Amino acid sequence: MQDSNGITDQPVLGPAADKTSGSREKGLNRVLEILEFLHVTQRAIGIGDLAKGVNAPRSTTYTLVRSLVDAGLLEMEGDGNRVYFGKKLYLYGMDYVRGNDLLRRGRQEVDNLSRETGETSELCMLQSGRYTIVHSSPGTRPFRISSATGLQIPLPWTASGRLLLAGLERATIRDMVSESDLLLPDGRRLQLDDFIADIATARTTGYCITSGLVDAYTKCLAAPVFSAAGNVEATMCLVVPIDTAKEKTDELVALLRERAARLSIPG
Amino acid sequence: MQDSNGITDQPVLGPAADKTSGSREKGLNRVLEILEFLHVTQRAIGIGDLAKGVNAPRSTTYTLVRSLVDAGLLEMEGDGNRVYFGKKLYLYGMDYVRGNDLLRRGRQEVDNLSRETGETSELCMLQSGRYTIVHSSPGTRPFRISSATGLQIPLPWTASGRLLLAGLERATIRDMVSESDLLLPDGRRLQLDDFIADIATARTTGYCITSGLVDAYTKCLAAPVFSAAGNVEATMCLVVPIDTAKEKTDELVALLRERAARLSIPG
DNA sequence: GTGAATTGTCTCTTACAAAAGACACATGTA
DNA sequence: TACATGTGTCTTTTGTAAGAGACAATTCAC
Repeated sequence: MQDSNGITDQPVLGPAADKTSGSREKGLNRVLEILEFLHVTQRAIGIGDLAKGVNAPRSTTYTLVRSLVDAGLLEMEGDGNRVYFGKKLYLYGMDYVRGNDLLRRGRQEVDNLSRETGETSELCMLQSGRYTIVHSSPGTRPFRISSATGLQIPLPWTASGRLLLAGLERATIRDMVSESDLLLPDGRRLQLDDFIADIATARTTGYCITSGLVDAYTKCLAAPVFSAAGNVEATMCLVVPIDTAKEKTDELVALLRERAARLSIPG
Repeated sequence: MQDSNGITDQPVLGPAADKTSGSREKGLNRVLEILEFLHVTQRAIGIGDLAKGVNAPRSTTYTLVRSLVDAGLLEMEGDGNRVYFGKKLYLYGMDYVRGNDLLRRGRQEVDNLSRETGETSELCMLQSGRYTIVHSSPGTRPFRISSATGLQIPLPWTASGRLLLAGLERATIRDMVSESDLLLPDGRRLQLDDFIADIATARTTGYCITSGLVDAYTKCLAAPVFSAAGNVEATMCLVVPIDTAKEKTDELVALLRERAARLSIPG
């Protein structure tokens, strides 16, 4: 489309696989990349580094950041040359929560569940085709089971992923899962067909348990939350030590399913 | 000085710039206006109405909204022609909370305070020069005292406003307060000098009480939260019926000041 | 000290995004 | 039946925003 002469001026930086580098980008896209970059770094960052990070021209980055800071979407950190998310994003986020019954009630249920059971509990959803931990409440165990809100993990690595994709077309699922997603952290490679079979199974049983997938020490129990239309809108899950006894696990799954079902009831 | 806030009430900058005239706007600015518009409407809205609301061309609005929906900053509501804030904004908002000790602990303290006292409690901050209720927890009174998170109110109308501006230059304060801000809801007009005097008083007394300013039925008690550098970073406040007895008020103010002071201690 | 690297601001050019407008297809309503 | 009103997707045009680069003012490394 745009390259009539093939070779234009390729900036010689970016040895990393950043395909978004090209010639001219829309300002809005740059901003979206900036926000996403801040989301993954999880801390304030200098504007210069930010420009490098999103592979954008420095001058452009400065003007965009200034706009965003003026608008309150970003804030300058202390000394004044590092930026991070701003209050306005927090306010917009609260607006989202207010307008979203499921999320509001789900957060509550998750907090209750982890308090009652002492285990780490999470509310998970699809976020533009990716598995996302929307809210998590740590358990009371001395070993902190890691799981941060907003963390994104490949769908095949999780019990929730198997529930969230219930009822989707094979082609849709295939498009949502990359090759690297199928490569589990322990080195095994999952077959797409096996994953799809798992999804079908999870759908009929109404819950899903995975052992040692994300890491070798935990087991993940998940139950679906349905929308009024009958789609899987979210999942609630518990993360427990992998050696948890079967009776205990069954008990927790029953509780989990009850709470997830309660969430499914609108109102 | 401050600009780029082309929403409802125009700050009296000058008669020259008529930005409502349909000149070509930067896409990013349009997006910022869209977000702000959604924030004030507080519910999903059709794209056509959105275009009207921010005074942008329809075609432009469609493309921008599509970008934002693809990015997850906005989401299509139910039937698919209304949009509102999306999950990504919620995640970014949580990132902000995580990176902000004061906000995280402040929310907690406010919740505690309203539970203990039964009164509506709020955490307030400056947000790009404007007074903002960052978090609020309703009291147990039958009459619901109105105060929504994210609400923005003119600084001179509030007790918190008098604390938040402590230590600022006269000129700075003047620039942050418009003529219409000085016109109180009950019709009285506050003099800028009186307001500045109030600020100085509040600074020395270490708290502030206003009666019947925002509405005729409530009294607002506020105490400052200091940053490590000694600036007023936020305020905590309680909203109580205007006829609350003096002893009760004094008691609440003491409690409020104690909690605000606790918040001021980093860690 | 000296030189390299980073930061923030500025100017100028042109590639391209915002805007205008036409279109097809729904609705509703006289 | 015509007649308005709203919606979503095109294409075309042109005003301007993204980007390159130069600059001074810093910081850092030695």
